[in-house]
Amino acid sequence: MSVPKLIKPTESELEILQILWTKGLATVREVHEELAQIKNVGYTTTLKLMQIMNEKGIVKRDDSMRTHVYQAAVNKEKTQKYLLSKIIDNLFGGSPTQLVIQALGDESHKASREELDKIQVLLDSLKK
Amino acid sequence: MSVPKLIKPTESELEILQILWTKGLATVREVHEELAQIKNVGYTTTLKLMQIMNEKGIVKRDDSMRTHVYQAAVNKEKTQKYLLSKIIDNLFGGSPTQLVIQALGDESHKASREELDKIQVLLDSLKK
DNA sequence: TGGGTAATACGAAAATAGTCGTATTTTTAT
DNA sequence: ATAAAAATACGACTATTTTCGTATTACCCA
Repeated sequence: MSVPKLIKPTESELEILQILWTKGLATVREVHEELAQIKNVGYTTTLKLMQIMNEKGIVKRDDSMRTHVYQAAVNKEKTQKYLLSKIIDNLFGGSPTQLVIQALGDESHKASREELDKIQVLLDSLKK
Repeated sequence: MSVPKLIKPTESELEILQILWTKGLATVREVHEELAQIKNVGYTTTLKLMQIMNEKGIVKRDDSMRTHVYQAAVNKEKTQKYLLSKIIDNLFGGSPTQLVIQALGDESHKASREELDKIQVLLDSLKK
């Protein structure tokens, strides 16, 4: 049985995926307008990227209309898990704990009280 | 005042950094032998990579001897923090909590009881 | 002391990523 | 009906990363 192929999106592709994961369905124009808020890039660049992502199977598109409608073809959580797993190996020598500690200590991304509580709940369940 | 330049090591560079962070000091040969255990790559490739890293300032080397001795020139924790911060933005929409949850739930990198306790301690201190 | 081994330097090819211009087609609004 | 606007296709250029072959130099030892 063949393993469902694991795709490693590039950074630019990840930016687009984030937008698609949030929007669900979106046109190139819509994605590009979101993207333009965080980076300076031409429309055709976004278009090309999304076409390539379509070829790779990272996104799907409905091209029955003049204006194509895209959506993510890879699962958000699965992709996060996969990439995170690579990072744990690559950057933290296989220790997720080290990663968690660094992440919680990140000054520029402070976790709220509510979020800390969420983590606590998870932690409690893992302890059992 | 100039910002201490932030370096973004590539994946291959990260693999080498991991080895150097562990070993402290190492020759190209030593690094390469470690590397060869996880990937199939020629000696001169490793050499070249380390030379480039030296130019970039990612590693330092002592070339007073015939066989040069390398060491990491970037701090491990700082590098982890920096890259993690990028990933939080890039992959988790800025939410470290989501990252932590995914990391703790990672089946292939289970945290031990001891590690969970460590996280608990950190969590407690953050709650205050 | 001469030849094999081991090291570095260097250049360049190959692979991957990102960027955008231009052509073509379709839609739309006057 | 026609011109402007909007969309896709596509190729090509640039940049970066990875890879390795070859040349040169130093070391060792039989």
